[in-house]
Amino acid sequence: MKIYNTLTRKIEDFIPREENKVKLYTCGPTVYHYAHIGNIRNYIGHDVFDKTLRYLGYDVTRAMNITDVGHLTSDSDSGEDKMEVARKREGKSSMEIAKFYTDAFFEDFAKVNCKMPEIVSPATDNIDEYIKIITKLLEDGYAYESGGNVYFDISKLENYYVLTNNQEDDLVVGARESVEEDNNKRNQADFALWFTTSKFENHELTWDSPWGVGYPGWHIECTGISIKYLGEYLDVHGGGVDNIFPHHTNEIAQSESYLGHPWCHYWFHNEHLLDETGKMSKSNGAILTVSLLEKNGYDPLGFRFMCLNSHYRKQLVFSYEALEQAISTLQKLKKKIASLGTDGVEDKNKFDFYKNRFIDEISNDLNTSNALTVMYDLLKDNEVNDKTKRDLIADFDQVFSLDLLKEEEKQIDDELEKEIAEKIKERLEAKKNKDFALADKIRDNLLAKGVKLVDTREGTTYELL
RNA sequence: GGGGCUUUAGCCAAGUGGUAAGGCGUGGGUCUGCAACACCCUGAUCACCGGUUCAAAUCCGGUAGGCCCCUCCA
Repeated sequence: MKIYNTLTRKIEDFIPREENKVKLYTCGPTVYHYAHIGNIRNYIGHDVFDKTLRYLGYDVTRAMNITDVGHLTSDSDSGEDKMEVARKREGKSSMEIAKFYTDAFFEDFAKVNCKMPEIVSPATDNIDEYIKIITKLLEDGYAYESGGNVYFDISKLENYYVLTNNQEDDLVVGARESVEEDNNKRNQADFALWFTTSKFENHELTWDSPWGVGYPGWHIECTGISIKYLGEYLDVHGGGVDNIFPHHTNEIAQSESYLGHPWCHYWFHNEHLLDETGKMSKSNGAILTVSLLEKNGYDPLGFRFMCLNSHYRKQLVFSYEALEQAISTLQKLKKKIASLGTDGVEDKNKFDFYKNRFIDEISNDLNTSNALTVMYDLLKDNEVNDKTKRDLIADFDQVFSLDLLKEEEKQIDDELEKEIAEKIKERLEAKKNKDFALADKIRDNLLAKGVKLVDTREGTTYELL
């Protein structure tokens, strides 16, 4: 398995610390609003990685956090508190909002066939862990108290900027409009581990701590959850590219200072899904979710297919044209697969040949696009029998997760079925009599009911739309 | 201002030194009462300029465009 490692900016051989065992951590969603399809793309990328590792025989343990505190409260463009806005908007408490959007997230997550990580933990469940870590960081001199808050002191590190080529002097405070300088810090790039005071006055969720009543900083939660559930060594940590700095940079700083040894070997980052205007954003107008797409008649798995057709490290511009194309492609593909016979004996040589090709592509930094091409080549190969094709596609779909072999289970009651059968008979009769107007009328009437007639050489069949 | 990524046919997209995969769409054809389905055929010299090389979409330099990050956004 080869994978791109942000830490070295190279594609490397993937070698887990413990033979055959992989500890994988994914930065989860912030649940103050719906997860848009750009967020979901990131989880599809992680899902493919996770499943590829399992496909290749690794024993994977994966953990993901749910950020329900720490940066729930932040600036919005108008300077108003997002959490407050959400609370006003919906008349709910922070926890209610967190729960609502957590549920909504996993609903969409499941719709694109993403597999649940073994461990999913909300940030608010692990406060003790953060306190333990922060306490030790203070003891060891990596952190300091100032103005009521606890900060990490980046000057204690030899190389804080391991994930980027940034230099401290080059960073611009307030590069983004909403960011203000925090005068409690010793160094510009220091970051908060624990807040008791902040510019966000009305924080609803607080806990007692050695430093006063307050709440954890954003970065500490991933470190805490990761160490608590996956141990002191992590093989892969992933997230969106926007997390590289400062979030993941800070995680490395605090985790390795706390642990006293290197922490995570591979850093996996997904590129963004863009729209015509650039980066998709939760604050940028309407939020396009997977559920919304589905509601408008777009197959969520078509979206997954669209993502797989591209590469996780490349930006992808979302457009309905591209989505429709992907959906159409997927439909054709499924139809072709459904037409494969089930009889016969698996051809071991052919099976191995295509499986190896598939493995070559997918384990080459997750080249899903080429992996899909292997499947197209397989379908076109006349030397391979249907049984073998089916077996291979079932095998590949462990990673693709596009329900390629799942037969459409459209509900149809006996009455409708009988009616359709009669209409088909009537139409056949009309066609025999060259009464094409009647034949077409019957076809149109059924179509209006969502039943599409298809004439084949073997006779007329129907599809439910 | 600093850092990183990116630019391949109408669209999605692979490709990392040796004469441009694949898919969608379009157009043409077979089939068909018609339509749909299915099947067959159909397209680009790789943003631009210069360099290295026997050979470059692939390496180097420059120009232009796009995107991301620089304290809480996947």
